[in-house]
Amino acid sequence: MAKAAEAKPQHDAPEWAAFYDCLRRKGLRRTSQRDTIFDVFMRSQKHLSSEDLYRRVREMDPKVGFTTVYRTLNLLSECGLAIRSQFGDGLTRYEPGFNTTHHDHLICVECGNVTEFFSAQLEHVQDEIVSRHGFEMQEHSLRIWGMCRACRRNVKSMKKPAASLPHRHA
Amino acid sequence: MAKAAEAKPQHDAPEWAAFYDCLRRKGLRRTSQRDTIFDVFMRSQKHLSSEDLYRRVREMDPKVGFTTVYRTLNLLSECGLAIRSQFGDGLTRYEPGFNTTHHDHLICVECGNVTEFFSAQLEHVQDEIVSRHGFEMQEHSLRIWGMCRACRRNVKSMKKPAASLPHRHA
DNA sequence: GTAGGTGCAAATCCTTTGCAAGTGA
DNA sequence: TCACTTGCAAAGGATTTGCACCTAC
Repeated sequence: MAKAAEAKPQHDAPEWAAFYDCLRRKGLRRTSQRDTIFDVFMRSQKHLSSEDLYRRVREMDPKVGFTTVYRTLNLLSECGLAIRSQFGDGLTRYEPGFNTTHHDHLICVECGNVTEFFSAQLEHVQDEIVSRHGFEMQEHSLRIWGMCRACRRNVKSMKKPAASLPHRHA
Repeated sequence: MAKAAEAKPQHDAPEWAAFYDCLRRKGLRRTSQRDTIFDVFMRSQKHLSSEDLYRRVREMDPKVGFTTVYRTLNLLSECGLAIRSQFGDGLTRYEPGFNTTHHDHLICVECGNVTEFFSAQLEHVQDEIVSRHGFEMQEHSLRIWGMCRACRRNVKSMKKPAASLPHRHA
């Protein structure tokens, strides 16, 4: 029903090919909802919650239900086209996972901003740790909470003591 | 009511002093429930969920409610006497935090075992990353999922493909 | 036509809170 | 005494599922 998908001619872009491959491999169908959700997701800023994405999708097509957004995010996660993260606020967040490389996250407890970083040295140290333990690594995640540069300045000038989130889950 | 606390003479051990300090600082009272919960918690294996701890506490004193266990774990977290972790199965896990140093976790996706490790080199790399971004680090957590040595052997000999948890949250 | 997809509503699961009755200082 | 505690029950909040209707193939 929704013409959003048909109205967009960029469906031969590589991420769309990967998406359709994912559907094909799983024997699933192409639908206008899935197209819309994927389109909005790939264009969005990173680290959206399923609710965030749902709201954005509804702007494109108000008939799409939350369940479909939720199930599509699971589907994309399974295909590696979405990457799940949890930053301790109780929400699962997603970022597009096409042609992205592994990275970790700096999370500001003051403003909530998430900064990505990658360190080859860090990866190397991890590899060493893993092999020392006879482990076969499948996935890893380093999260660093603290206060970002901007917030440190603000807090200092406002003479306000640093906020501490009451219930962060490391 | 429960005499468990009175029956145990080791309450002058340093972790108990820290616990009572924590209560005093917060203007809270010493109760038999809190004593029992703290006692069981400090004696337990690491990485218990609140439900796990609740079950163990009930073996000592069946009248203690889940709410009290839950609230006591929050209290201990605030005092640094319990450390929260999440390993991706949706449960918050706790480990005693008295006289412990920071460490990170290797999580086996096959058997669920959690191995702790510490790497000074890793910490050093993190410090560098943080200062490069002008961040003030408050907390950090590295989790590595994979298959432990024992499970790798098992899987190989059973010719069973490696299991992958359906919904891990990195 | 039919297997798969959708979206509403409802269930689940863990976590958190309201409140009346109990208890430590 | 009296504020703090407790534990039941119930609420919250994110996630997941059942099911009747819809739709791509």
